[in-house]
Amino acid sequence: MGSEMGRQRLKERLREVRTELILNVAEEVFEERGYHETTMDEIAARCGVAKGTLYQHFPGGKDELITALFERHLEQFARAVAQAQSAASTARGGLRRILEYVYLERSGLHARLLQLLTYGGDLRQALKERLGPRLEPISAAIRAMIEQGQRNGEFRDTLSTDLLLQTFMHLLLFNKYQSVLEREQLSAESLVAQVAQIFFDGIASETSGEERI
Amino acid sequence: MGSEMGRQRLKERLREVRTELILNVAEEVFEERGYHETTMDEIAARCGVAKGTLYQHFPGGKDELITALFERHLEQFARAVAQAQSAASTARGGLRRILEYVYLERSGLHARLLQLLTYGGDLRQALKERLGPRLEPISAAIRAMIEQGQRNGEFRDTLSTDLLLQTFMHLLLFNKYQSVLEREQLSAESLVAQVAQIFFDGIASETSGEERI
Amino acid sequence: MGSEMGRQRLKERLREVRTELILNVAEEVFEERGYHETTMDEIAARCGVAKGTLYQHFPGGKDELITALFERHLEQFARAVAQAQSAASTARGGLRRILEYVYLERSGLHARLLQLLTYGGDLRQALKERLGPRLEPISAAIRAMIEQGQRNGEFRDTLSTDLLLQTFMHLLLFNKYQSVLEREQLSAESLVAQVAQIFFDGIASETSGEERI
Amino acid sequence: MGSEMGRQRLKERLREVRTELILNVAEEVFEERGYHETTMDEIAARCGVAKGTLYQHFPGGKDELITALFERHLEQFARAVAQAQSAASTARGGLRRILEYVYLERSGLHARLLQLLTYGGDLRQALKERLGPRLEPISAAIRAMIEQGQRNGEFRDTLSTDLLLQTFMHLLLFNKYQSVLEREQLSAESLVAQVAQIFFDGIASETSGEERI
DNA sequence: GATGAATGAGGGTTCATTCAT
DNA sequence: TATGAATGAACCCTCATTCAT
Repeated sequence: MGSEMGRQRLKERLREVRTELILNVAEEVFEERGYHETTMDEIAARCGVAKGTLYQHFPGGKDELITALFERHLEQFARAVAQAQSAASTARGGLRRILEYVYLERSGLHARLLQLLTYGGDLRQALKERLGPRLEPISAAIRAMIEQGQRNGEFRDTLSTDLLLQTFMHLLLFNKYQSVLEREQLSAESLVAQVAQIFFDGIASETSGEERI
Repeated sequence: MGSEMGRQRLKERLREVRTELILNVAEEVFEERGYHETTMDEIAARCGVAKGTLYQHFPGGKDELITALFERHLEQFARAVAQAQSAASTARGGLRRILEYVYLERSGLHARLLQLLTYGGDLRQALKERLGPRLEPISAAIRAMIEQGQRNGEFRDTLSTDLLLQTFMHLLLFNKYQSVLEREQLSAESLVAQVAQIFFDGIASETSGEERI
Repeated sequence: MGSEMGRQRLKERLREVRTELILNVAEEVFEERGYHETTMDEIAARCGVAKGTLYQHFPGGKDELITALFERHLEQFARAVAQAQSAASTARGGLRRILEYVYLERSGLHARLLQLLTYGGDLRQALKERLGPRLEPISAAIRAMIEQGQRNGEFRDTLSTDLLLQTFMHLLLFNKYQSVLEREQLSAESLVAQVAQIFFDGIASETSGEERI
Repeated sequence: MGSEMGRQRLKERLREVRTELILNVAEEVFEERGYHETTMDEIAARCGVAKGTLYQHFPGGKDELITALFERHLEQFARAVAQAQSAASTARGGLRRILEYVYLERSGLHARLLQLLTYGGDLRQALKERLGPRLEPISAAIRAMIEQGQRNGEFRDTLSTDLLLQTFMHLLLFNKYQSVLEREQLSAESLVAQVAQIFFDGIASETSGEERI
């Protein structure tokens, strides 16, 4: 019967909504407390569901939860990188778009999560190994953009490409810039502009002269 | 009698050595595993001592251990900053010295620990509160150097001082640059030179043109 | 639906039963071993549950367990005192009813627990502070009965009311009288009668003469 | 040589003094904290000696320490009982002397220790078994005094001798009477007199009438 | 004999995960 | 499928006791 089908669909939809809810709440809590200080109890309580439900939606438990969060972010990030790559005509423009995406669109949670991955904090080794490979294609794409910039004369080719990549990636997770925002009442737009300027042009005033390597 | 005194001194010395050993091993383990994944059992085992011994040397337990490590590093770092400040004639020179100190003298452990503090990972809130104040005078000193550079025209004064401070601090804990070192076989000296160049002069080639804020 | 409700009720009931079981077993063990010699492991084992279960029912752990036991006893005791007070026409009758309640109705466990509180043994200071106030209204009620007895000429008013109160309280926790019961094959009724006589009339035979204060 | 002997004697004497010191301090601490809350560390610290020294004087450790304390008290107590027995012409007089000894000569520590033994608090079973037999001859002596009193008509012979013994023993460890002393500013002499009166003559006023068994 | 650092068994507690309802 | 009570491994820490100096 149609209503049978409908009920089926409704149920499915409900389940998806709940999955999403759990994910969102979990992100919030992980963000607030970090991986270890977050308990499944708290996530469940804040979701308003029983603890067992978390395992119904994420049988792998805590690890699967955080993995799913990482993947959600990495996916979006990958899309943003791909868009930046295809939309921008210069390497500088492309990288800047990525910066803007992270600083303007993504909440601090994003940074906090990437951070866990990049710095490791004290995430389980197993987790790092599982998640690391997901980040690789993305950093490869960014690396390609930087390389291109170096080849076409936009960026100094005396600088190590890997070093540039690392530096750029770090810019993406400056969640502490939040504190700058708060203290200085800098708009997010202004923040990203300044960060971009530091990265692309350095902090030295134009008249300040030549660099010594 | 002298031998009595000597005996006494020997014992004291032995204890200090043991304390140092524990501290070093703990640093190693915290570095490898992070705060939460580190167990007192493992530290004890790697030291070759009983668990109780750790508590004899550090009655406050795990928290006191990591606090002691932080303080050890912060102290050294504070000294390095003070020296850089007094020895350098320009702001740029001073900051560069600090970079050199961290990249050349200090092992990656240093970075990892500062990281825990700066990023927080999921360090206990209590710990952050205890350690944060110790970092403050140091970042105040660095901030002063940056400000001076902005006042005397070395650095652009259109950039937020707080932002510059944050960025600089982050450069100090790029422990991932290690991977760059490994992959590219860059010497540490070359690494710090390039990092300095990026920070001071940006990545754009000289001919690449003007920046847009 | 009803079955749903029924299911719910059943679970709740089951939980209550379990809580009660834990409480009873804990009382048994505390009684046997005293506070410090009692381990959560043993309580759990005797209950046939895992250690974690104890903490589900009594999140405060050992302290909450013993506190709950005390409160359970104090509550019953308070009720008995109130009843004795309202039912008896004389002070002597009231006090005697209290004695009877403790000796006839309450097991030795009761005494043992009150003992812990009164004597302190080596109960944690914190516990004493938490439980002491609960005992106060009860002893105040008993004190009032004694005072009344002194005012209306039932009891000598040359004796310190506080002293009488203390003495009476001690009579209540003579758990060692158990050994008397066993050795002499005294019935509990006879025991309480004799204790009452000693307290009210002393051990001297009637002819034995005058007291010297 | 004489001086050799003298030195020897001196050393022995010193040792005895130290043993005594340890015992006294231990008594103080056990009294303050109870058995389990007392640590060897605290005893050593208060004595101003190293922890190892305690084990030199009392190889059996904590248990031997408390055992020694009990024995010291029991010995004195036994002597007091023997004296009372031989000096008094009546059972009542003898028992009263014992009461006086405990209330006037002995500090509260005495009571506290006896208490541990009588009530058990949560003393290790092993300890109870070791110490119990030491108390037996003493209670046998007191029992004999009571029995004699019953035989010669001083005390009612309708009361269980064992019960009287237990009651009397309990009177001896009313350390809570301390609180009565403090609150009522009763002199110790007055206290013992009142306790004796309660025990021997009961609390009922003379006119109050007959007892019901 | 005195010392006090080292020991390690043992205890209380937490929390991710399971599973019967 | 949702529930939440039960589980138990793992962890941090304490403290009586030992032993090399």
